[in-house]
Amino acid sequence: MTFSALSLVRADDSGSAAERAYKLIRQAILDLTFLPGSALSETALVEQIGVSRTPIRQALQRLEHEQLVRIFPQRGTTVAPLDIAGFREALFTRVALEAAVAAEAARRITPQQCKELALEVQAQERAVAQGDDDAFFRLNEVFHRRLMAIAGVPNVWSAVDAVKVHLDRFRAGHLGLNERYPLEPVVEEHAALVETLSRGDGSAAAGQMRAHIEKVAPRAELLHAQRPELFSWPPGLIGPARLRSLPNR
Amino acid sequence: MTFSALSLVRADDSGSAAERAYKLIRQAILDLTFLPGSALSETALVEQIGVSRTPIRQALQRLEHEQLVRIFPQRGTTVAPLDIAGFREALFTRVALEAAVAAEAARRITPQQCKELALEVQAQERAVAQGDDDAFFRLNEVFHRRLMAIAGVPNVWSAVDAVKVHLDRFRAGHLGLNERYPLEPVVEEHAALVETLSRGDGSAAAGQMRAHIEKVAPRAELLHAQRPELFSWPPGLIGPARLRSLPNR
DNA sequence: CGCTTGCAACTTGTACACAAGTACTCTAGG
DNA sequence: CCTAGAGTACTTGTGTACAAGTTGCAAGCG
Repeated sequence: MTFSALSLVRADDSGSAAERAYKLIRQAILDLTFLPGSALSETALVEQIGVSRTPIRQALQRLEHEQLVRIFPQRGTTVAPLDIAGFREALFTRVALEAAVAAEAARRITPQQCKELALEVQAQERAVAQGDDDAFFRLNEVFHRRLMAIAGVPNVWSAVDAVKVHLDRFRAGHLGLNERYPLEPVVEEHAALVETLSRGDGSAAAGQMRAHIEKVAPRAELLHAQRPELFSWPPGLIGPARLRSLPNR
Repeated sequence: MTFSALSLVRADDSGSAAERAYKLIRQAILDLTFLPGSALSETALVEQIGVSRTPIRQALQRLEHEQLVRIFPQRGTTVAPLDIAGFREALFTRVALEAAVAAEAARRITPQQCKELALEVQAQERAVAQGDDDAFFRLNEVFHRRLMAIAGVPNVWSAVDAVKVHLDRFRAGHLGLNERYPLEPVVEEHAALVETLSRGDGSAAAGQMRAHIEKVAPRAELLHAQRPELFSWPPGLIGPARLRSLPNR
């Protein structure tokens, strides 16, 4: 084929070829264009993305580092299956970091910053009211990053981001499968958190943040019950063996 | 030159060429063979390590991802200077994660695991008594990883490991500069922590872990006072500019 | 019919040549 | 003497050929 679902995603030619390839492959894995457990051929990606093997390989190695793909030397590369244990550990990590951030933010926050946070929450309300989920997810990320900036540790976000993908994979799996995840309570929790922060109550803020983030916990078992095939290697494949004839399940 | 300080480190030919290059360059940065702020030439590394540019570039990109080097396209690559803000954020991250691990470990630990931890602490005592600092640091790492396994989140270590390097850089800087860092209190704190864990007191264990890890905080200011040149770009270099004539300071 | 063995077709790993872009230097002109 | 400009020597980014290794199949043998 001359073009694929990949090239339809976006003709984004910003940044280096390696960066483009990374974003495209990553997005394709998250939205299940590339199914967990399926084989990724470098030469096929070369044709689909339209760059040579060098940037493709750079992208795959970044993705392996964040455990989205597994590379078996001289054998092949596969999309990592969904993993409940990995989900649990990613959740633990994010909860620990963001709870600590909330506690520190409560100690440092200024009245001016409180007002700004309240405005952000209002923007979230509007996005949810309009049903613009993508906009909300962007605002949600901005909100959590802002708290880290207030706490004086803005780069802690990179640590959260490194594990967040293993939570988002389960959100992506929900899309189009069952009912929409209700976002109104999320915004309410944000509003309550801002109120707690304005009182400077660090331990309460940490507790609220913990509960807020842990609400996604049931996702893992839910998706595992609905789509168990995403959680294991394809039938006939034992561990890393037999990578050759795995087109896309 | 035909061989360099790099090749003297170790003639380790295990793993792929890229893996070797990564470990060698990383070690050279940590032990200040490559000084912060100095330029890293890919072609020079090719000669020093004895592999081609491809694995060298893979290694440099991994190192850039963990913020040990900075790559300026079409300009050059430098060793990242030491950074007090980065140290603070790495410390915040590690404290948050390990305190949460300690709390969870206190809830889950079994008497059998308590005994095993006590044995590990005894091994640490012996290493310190013999003045074998390297052995102690290895045992220290094993100890902290064991706590994560007990807490049921063994892979959280990888998140800690990602930031730990920015704490270790300050330890490396101490070597050979001033008096030895006293390790006896560290072992005592481990022993006290095991005792608290055996009582199942989660919040106390978290507090002890927090204080235990935060003891390294003064390192940053100490080293900054002693070796300020490691914390900034070399004189005449403003930001990324002028990467050409920077042999090794 | 079952097993072994060799080949063929794939995989990723490495080396190298070239492209694109930046910084320093030397020279010519004011 | 100072300044502007072109050239040269470097840098990293990319494409591509080849090397090393694994898998699956099929042919040949017992």
